[in-house]
Formats: sequence, C-alpha cells, structure tokens
Amino acid sequence: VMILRSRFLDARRKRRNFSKQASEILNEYFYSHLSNPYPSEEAKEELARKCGITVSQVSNWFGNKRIRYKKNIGKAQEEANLYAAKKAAAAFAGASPYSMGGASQGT
Amino acid sequence: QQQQQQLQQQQQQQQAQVPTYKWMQVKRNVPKPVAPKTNPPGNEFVGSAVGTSGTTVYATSATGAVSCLSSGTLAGIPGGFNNTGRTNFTNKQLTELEKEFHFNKYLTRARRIEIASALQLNETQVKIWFQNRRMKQKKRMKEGLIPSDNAAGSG
DNA sequence: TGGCTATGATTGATCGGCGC
DNA sequence: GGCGCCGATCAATCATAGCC
Repeated sequence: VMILRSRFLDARRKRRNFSKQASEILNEYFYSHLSNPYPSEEAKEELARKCGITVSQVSNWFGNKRIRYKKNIGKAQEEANLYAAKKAAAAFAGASPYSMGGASQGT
Repeated sequence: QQQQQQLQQQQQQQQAQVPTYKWMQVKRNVPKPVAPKTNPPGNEFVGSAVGTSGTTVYATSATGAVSCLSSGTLAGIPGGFNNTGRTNFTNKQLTELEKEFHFNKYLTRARRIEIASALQLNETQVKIWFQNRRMKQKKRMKEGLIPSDNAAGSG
C-alpha cells in the first residue's frame, strides 16, 4: 500500500493555502463570472499575476471551485450572495473592479 | 462559440440570486459506477477486450469489472478498479509505462497492444496514459521543471 | 493533542475540435 | 466515417493546512 503512496508523496505533500488576497481575487472573478467561470488562458495569466501564483494553480483553483460549487448547489451558497453583494456595492461606487474582460493597463 | 456565452439558465428557480447555469449541470459520463453486484474474492479475470468501437472503453458487461484491489495484494496486480470506476494503476504498471514513455513519447498500434497485454490493461487505458503523460510533461516545462528523468534538484 | 473541515494538487478518464 | 492527439476539464481522492 505504502508503495503506491510513496509514489506521489512528494508533490501534494507540502502545500500552503493561497493568501487571503489571492483567494479574494479568485473568488471575485469566479462569482462575477458565475454564469461562465471559465477564464481564458490570458485571464488565467492575469489572475496568476495578481495572486502571485502560477497559471496551473489558477486552473486548479477554478477546477476545484467549480466542482465544489456544484456539490454545494442545494445548500446555501453564502459566498455567492456575499460576492454578489460586494459586486453590487462596487457598482454603486461606479467602478467595475471585477471586469477582467479587457486587459486593463493600469498606470 | 459566443452563442454558448448566452447560456440558458432554464432551471431558474426562485433561488435567491444564484441561478443554475449550464456549467453547473455539466455531467460527465462517468466511466462506470463499478459493478453493483458483490465481488467475492476469487475472480481475477481482468479487463476483457477493449471496445473496438472506441466509445465505451469499459466492459459493457458489469461483470467485466475487476476488483483486484480488494484483495490487498498490490504486488503486481492488474488495473484495480475503484468503487468509482477509476483505475488504480499499480506501481509496476506505472513503471512499465514510464519506461516506455522514456523510450518514445508516442506509441504505435502494435506497441500499444503489446504493452496493454503485458500490463493487462486496455489499449485505451495505455493510450490515455500516454496522452496524459505528454500533457503532464508540457505542463512541467511551463513551470520550469526539467522533464528529464535526471532531475538534479540541488537544494 | 486529537478530530474535523477546508483546500490545493494529482490523475485516470471524458468532451469537443482538428487533421489525416 | 473513424482514429489518435491536443487542450481543457471533470470527478474522485490524497495529503496537508488550519481551526477548535
């Protein structure tokens, strides 16, 4: 048994949760694109940069998020409402902090 | 493709602000929820012929299931299925596949059959393994890792 | 310190598109 | 019309991080 285990006891072994900031960014994108949470390669790169993680990690995050979200359908998706509220609040402000559509070149 | 963007939230219920979108309903054709019947220790006949059609890789007959894993003997046991249908390759099988992979990243039909037979796996499983392997290598390349088996990680 | 949940990574297998 | 490959994704699982 351990033989099979040892096989990959090197990669997932050590891992760290993404920073709160990173999770925030990812969640913001996810819930602001809840209708189609499939970021393009470019969007992933952008997110990866913002979060300070790799593109693969972004892909993993969205993969996990989508699956886990589906599993929670039926339950109270507080997160969804939470970010929906935040989005609404942001709308009032007159800004769209969750618009990842165009590559905004902040200066 | 844009049309998809306009997905149709048909199941839109009075669900607060969280409607059900198409992607939430996406369901993949799970391989096989394993044989519902009980698998008493004794039957070791492994995966039968690979679906020539290609569509259904797994044995169309539920009896085609193999639960070698239950035996617990991992010393060279052919693909052990899980209760989810996911094949659990043994260390030996993986070793052989890796060796072949180092030899050549792509397999020929003939070679595939040989390996599949030697490892007691379906041709499709071997094919899929190689495909995933190639993708894995590409991914590692992007991360900056050396695909070579000679990974000298100093530090 | 021990149990439970949350979370990131891995991986066999599937989906859709492409070229031969 | 079928087959293999690619790229992305799914779905289940593993193993650890994090909290109480």
